[in-house]
Amino acid sequence: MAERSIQVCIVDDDDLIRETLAMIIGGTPGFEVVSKYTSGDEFLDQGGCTDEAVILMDIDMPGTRGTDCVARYKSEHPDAQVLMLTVHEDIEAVFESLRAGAIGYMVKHTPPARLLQAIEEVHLGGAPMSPEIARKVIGSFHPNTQNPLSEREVEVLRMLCDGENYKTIAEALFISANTVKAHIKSIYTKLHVNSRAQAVQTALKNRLV
Amino acid sequence: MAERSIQVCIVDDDDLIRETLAMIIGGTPGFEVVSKYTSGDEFLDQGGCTDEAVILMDIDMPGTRGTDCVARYKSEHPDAQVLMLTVHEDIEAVFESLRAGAIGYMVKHTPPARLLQAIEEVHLGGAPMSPEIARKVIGSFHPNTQNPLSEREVEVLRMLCDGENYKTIAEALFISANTVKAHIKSIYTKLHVNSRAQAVQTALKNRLV
DNA sequence: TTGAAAACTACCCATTCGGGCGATTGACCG
DNA sequence: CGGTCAATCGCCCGAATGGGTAGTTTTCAA
Repeated sequence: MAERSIQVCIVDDDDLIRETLAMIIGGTPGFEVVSKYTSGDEFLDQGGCTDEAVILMDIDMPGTRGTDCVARYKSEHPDAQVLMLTVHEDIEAVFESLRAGAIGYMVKHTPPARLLQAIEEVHLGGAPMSPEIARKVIGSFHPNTQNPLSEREVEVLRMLCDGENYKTIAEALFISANTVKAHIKSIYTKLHVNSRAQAVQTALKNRLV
Repeated sequence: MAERSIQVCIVDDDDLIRETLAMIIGGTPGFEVVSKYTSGDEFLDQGGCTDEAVILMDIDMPGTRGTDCVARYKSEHPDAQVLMLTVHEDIEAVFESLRAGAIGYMVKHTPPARLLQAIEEVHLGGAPMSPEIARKVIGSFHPNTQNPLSEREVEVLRMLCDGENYKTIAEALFISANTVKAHIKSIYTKLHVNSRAQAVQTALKNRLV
């Protein structure tokens, strides 16, 4: 029984890159370029592509940025499989893309063979990433080693995140509510915040707990 | 100039798997098994290994679990490179390991060639993951599609996360503080929480904002 | 058209929070 | 030995929060 070719859609404003990619992919058995777009806006306006296709999306494009393009398209096509391509490894752009719904992230200087492998990986349910990028993404899970808080403060902050009040925290740590308050004041100072909500946000985003 | 072999340390309680891995890795040019341990406790007690080595750590072991072992070891050796191995793809164990400081995650039924490649990838600064696992990890960045909140409530929640108070939110959204309060009440009900801190935690952990 | 949900507004009230000021003890460091 | 910092505790007070109750209007789907 014949294997179905993997359908690929390319969105890139750079003519040379787009056509080169199309040629490489289209010329490889088992792959098929079903559509090409020269901008994110064109992609969105003209209906994108089938949900089965793997979408190669450039991140630096004039008009709608690749990241926003993914977010907009994903809201209409939740099953779309988007593989981002970029020239530089701006880590913030990576996270933005992932939050928008991209499933993989490759730098553009990736050898063609590896890129084809990545497309196939997406098609088979993986999430290919260039090594440098993967390392950074995984690093975002790691606990912050430069935690300015003392151990006791981390304990308090942990309970703060769970929505406990002075009294409850005090009882759990066998100290007075006034002391809890003192710890919280100290936490606020160190984190440069002045409310529980901000403290929780900072704690979770910077992996302090 | 001669390439230096990649040093590998193996921690696994299963004799067959451990010795098989050691044989495969040790028998491959460019790789060298520098130490083997039969449990996490043994690994920790006997000082582990050099920081240059790639550590293959089984996740299911009697005594100290692989995950805790990583966390404990990492606190002493922040530069340790740990690649987790597991038989089952328990996603929670994956996240626990990553939070503990692991740099990669492979399922045990991975073909030897791919495993060697993964070890090399760790050594070169990557973060190898089995495709199924990578997909789940990346998926954790994606916005929650089953957000029970209305659009307005999401707007309010977003500002709540930033620590804004009733008045500020009201001014930003051009509504009265009483309405903001009503929205927040509704948010609390839907998220089953009753404080800002809990709401922020729920919002960030479930990617509602 | 009827009903449900969302968005909007208002008021009361007890509790909680955040900021400011001050204080003691013990540990650790130079 | 003096200095710094973490951890502990206390008090005052104005502002913010959470819960309860009670409406109107709009919007959208059945």
